Amino acid sequence: MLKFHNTLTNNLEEFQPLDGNDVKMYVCGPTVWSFAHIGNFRTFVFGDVLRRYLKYKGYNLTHVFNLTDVDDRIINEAKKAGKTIDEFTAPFIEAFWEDFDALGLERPEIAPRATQHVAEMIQIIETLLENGRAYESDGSIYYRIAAFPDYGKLSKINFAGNVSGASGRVDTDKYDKENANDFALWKLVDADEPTGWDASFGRGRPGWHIECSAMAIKYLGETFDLHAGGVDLKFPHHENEIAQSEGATGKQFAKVWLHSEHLKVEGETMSKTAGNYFTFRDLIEKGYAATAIRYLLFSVPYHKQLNFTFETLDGAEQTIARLRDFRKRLQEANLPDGINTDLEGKVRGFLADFETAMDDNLNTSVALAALHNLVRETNTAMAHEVACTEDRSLILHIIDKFEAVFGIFGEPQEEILDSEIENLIEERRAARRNRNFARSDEIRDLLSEKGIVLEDTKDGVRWKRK
RNA sequence: GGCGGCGUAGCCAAGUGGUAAGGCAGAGCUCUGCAAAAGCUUUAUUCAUCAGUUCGAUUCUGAUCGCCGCCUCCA
Repeated sequence: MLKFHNTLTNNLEEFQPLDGNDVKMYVCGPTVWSFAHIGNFRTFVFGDVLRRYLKYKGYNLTHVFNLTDVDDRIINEAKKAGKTIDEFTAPFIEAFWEDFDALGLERPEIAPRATQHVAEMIQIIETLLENGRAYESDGSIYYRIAAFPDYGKLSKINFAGNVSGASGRVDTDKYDKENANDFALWKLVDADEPTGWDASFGRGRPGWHIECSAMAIKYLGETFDLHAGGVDLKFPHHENEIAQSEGATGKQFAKVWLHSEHLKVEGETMSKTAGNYFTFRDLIEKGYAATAIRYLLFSVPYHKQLNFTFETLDGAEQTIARLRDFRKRLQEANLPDGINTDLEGKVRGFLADFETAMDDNLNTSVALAALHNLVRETNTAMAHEVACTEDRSLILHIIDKFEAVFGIFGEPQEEILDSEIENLIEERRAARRNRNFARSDEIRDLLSEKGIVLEDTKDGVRWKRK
């Protein structure tokens, strides 16, 4: 039975969708002002593993994943570049989806953009103005936290002992607010400012938090099952989403909140000044495989901090290469007909281990251990020549089940060698048969230069690309 | 200043009141003409430090040291 640690209740809870077999889920996406970094992608990979496991469990999923394509930073950067915000964000949106696909992330059912849902945001703000949970000040609209007693229920924040501005991220806006904690729903813009929308309460642009409320309610309804995002969003972003949504609808917003912990790099916070800031693209340029990056990002349970190191990434490269090679060898192996029930039992046990681990708040570390145990047991059985054809079918089927969630093997590639290389392999085979090892080694070196690695096995020569 | 999390082998880490998963690296072996690759085996008397509770603690409690995060727009 699937259980999640719900940030809202701070409990491990059995997951029970609101509506039968349908699961409605919202994951906060990126602000598209730059290329997404590996920390961002840790959260998005978590969202993907969550998504895939819900589908694995047989749920019918509606997954909404937003793109924030308007905020102060985007407006300022666009202005500097002499572009509209759409012109400015377009290449980053394109790059984001490229990275997203490369990491094997499944596209969500709905990926709305903030700028295309301003009308829905305006509606919510109007409702909040009507019911007294919002007010106007100097042309901007603010949320009146004093009118929402539940404020703080997600983050459990204790305002009494807090030092305002202790984070060094004080709101730079100089608007008058009734209360320091009130936040902007709508910001007044100057008449000559190109980025702005007309509303009954004046021309302006939306605050950050309102977009997620508007898009979640539009596509998932006033109450839905799951809401996920990075821990840093817990406060204020998610807290404010709750205030806005519940303040407008009078109904519980998301039932379960999941927060993914941050990625550290070499034990430190990732920052540009520290020189340990990496985008996904940076790592690809360094020659790392997207599947290895994916593997590393979910190898630690989402709710624990993960320390990224290049030593570990090198390890992940090795690991996925080994896994992929394992599947290929298993497919190609010469096995006796029949079934080894001993192996069968072990292998079914590993599948059960996988599900138990994933059911336990998505313990991906333990789930991966089940996969590795399956690989080792199968290899041992093959080495002892006690693995049979029916075992193979079962094991490949189980790997497919793991893969539906992990997404690290990739499609089996049927690569074709060009005739020149094929001829060389054949010539080397002949040379070895004639014990002409000098020529044999020469060809091996030649092929190696061409990126082809040969393996001489009992069942003949295997090759693969470096 | 308020609040929370973490510290497990060279690296990444799981985990539990009853004696330490898994991956990478390392070592040994098998295979091989030799390699490479692959595979197998192996690798922490010990879980930051110091006290305490307990028959028993890495796991609970307290203190200390170190790291990370949130405290108004960062995943």
